[in-house]
This record gives sequence, structure tokens and C-alpha cells, in this order.
Amino acid sequence: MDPDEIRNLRWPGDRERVREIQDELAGKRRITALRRRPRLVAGIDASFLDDKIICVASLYGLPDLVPLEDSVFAGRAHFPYITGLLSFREGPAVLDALKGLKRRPDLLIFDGQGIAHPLGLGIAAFMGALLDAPSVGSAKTRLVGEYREPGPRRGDFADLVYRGAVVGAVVRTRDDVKPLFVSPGHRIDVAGSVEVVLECAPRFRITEPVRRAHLLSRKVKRELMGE
DNA sequence: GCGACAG
DNA sequence: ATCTTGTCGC
Repeated sequence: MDPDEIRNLRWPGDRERVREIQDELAGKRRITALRRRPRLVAGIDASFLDDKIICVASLYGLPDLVPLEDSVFAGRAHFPYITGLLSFREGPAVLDALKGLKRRPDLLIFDGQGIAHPLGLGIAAFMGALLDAPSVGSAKTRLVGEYREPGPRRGDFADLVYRGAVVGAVVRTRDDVKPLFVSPGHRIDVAGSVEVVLECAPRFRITEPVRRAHLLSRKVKRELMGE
């Protein structure tokens, strides 16, 4: 399907088409070992001001984890926030933010779930399948799945199990700090996802690419407010 | 019907 | 996500 079609979906008018698209993308999504070590990773996050949405994609270079470039998109969100349908609210802005990057990322990291979702299609899996790009979901809280509290040290993790399958991991990125809910999005597996998240979060709880995108989107939002 | 529920 | 101050700790 054409990625741009998600731009015109409305709720509840297009609920049927929304479900069709989810089913189609769920069929394309693939959980496999990462082919090559990612050199360019993009962290994506968004802020809101009523129905205005500010989405940012921050590109980092690995293994040095150095910031390379940022892409900012400010527009309007035409879809409401509904648990399980986050992709339709933020997806359109994500497409625009990614288009603004000069270089093509070989891995996308989202602030949300990968396959740890009711339909196995959290925003990371959805965008990954839509763009056929490797992606990882790194959420701050749980959507679905059961788990045992991971150990207290950075690097400790526990399986995130949903309907009898390991869909991700609850990962401690910092000693004695709340863990992250990591799950693969597309063209990567659970082990690879945990590995990448730990590599991209050597200092803070969340990944540096996503953190930078978050801080910048909030900064742009504040500037947009004062005018 | 009740409780859960990414951002 | 957003509404919001101070405060504890590195």
C-alpha cells in the first residue's frame, strides 16, 4: 500500500479501512535477525499543542552514538488518540519528519511499542512494515504482556510474554531506575532490539536519539506557543 | 458489566 | 501526550 494513504484516514469514519491496513501491515511485518549492524539510527518522538503536532527525527551515528542531524515537522493531527491506534495519530507526522532527513537511517527507534501490541502492530512495527525499514519499539510503560520484574542493574531484563509468546523484553537501562519496554518492530528480533536499545542508552533511561527528538520537539512547541 | 489502557 | 513546583541526588 501507499504510505501516504494514512494521512487521509479519519475516525470513526474510516474505522473499517483502519483495520484493513492493520491486517495488511501485520502480514508484511517480519521478525528476523538484523542483517547488518546499524550505522545510522533515528530516534522519533512527538509533542502536542491541542491538535498541533510537532514530530522530530534525530539521526545518530553508531557505534560512537554521535548526533548527526535533526528533522522537525510541525503540522496538525487529524486522528484522535485511541489505545492501540497510536500509529494513525502520529504516523503521518512521522512520515514528514523522516522525509526531512538528508541521510537514510538503517534503523528507526520509536517511543512506543513494536510487536508488543494487541495486533502485533505497535507504532514501531506499523511504521517499519509501512516503510519496510528495520525498527524497534522502546516504550516507557506497558501496553500488553506479562513479565517478572527484571534485576536492578543496567542490562538486566525479563521476557515480555503475550498470549504465550515472547514479544519483547522489559529492560533496565540504568541501575535502580524504572525499566523500558522493548519490542522489535520490523526486520529485527527481540535479542537484537535489546542490544540496540542498550547501546543507544548508555547514560539515560531512554535512548539518546529518542531523548534528543523529545527535547527538541518540546522546545519547538514552546517557541510555537509564544507566537 | 468491570478493569486495562503506548503517546 | 498535557496540566505543573519543588525537591532529592549525582
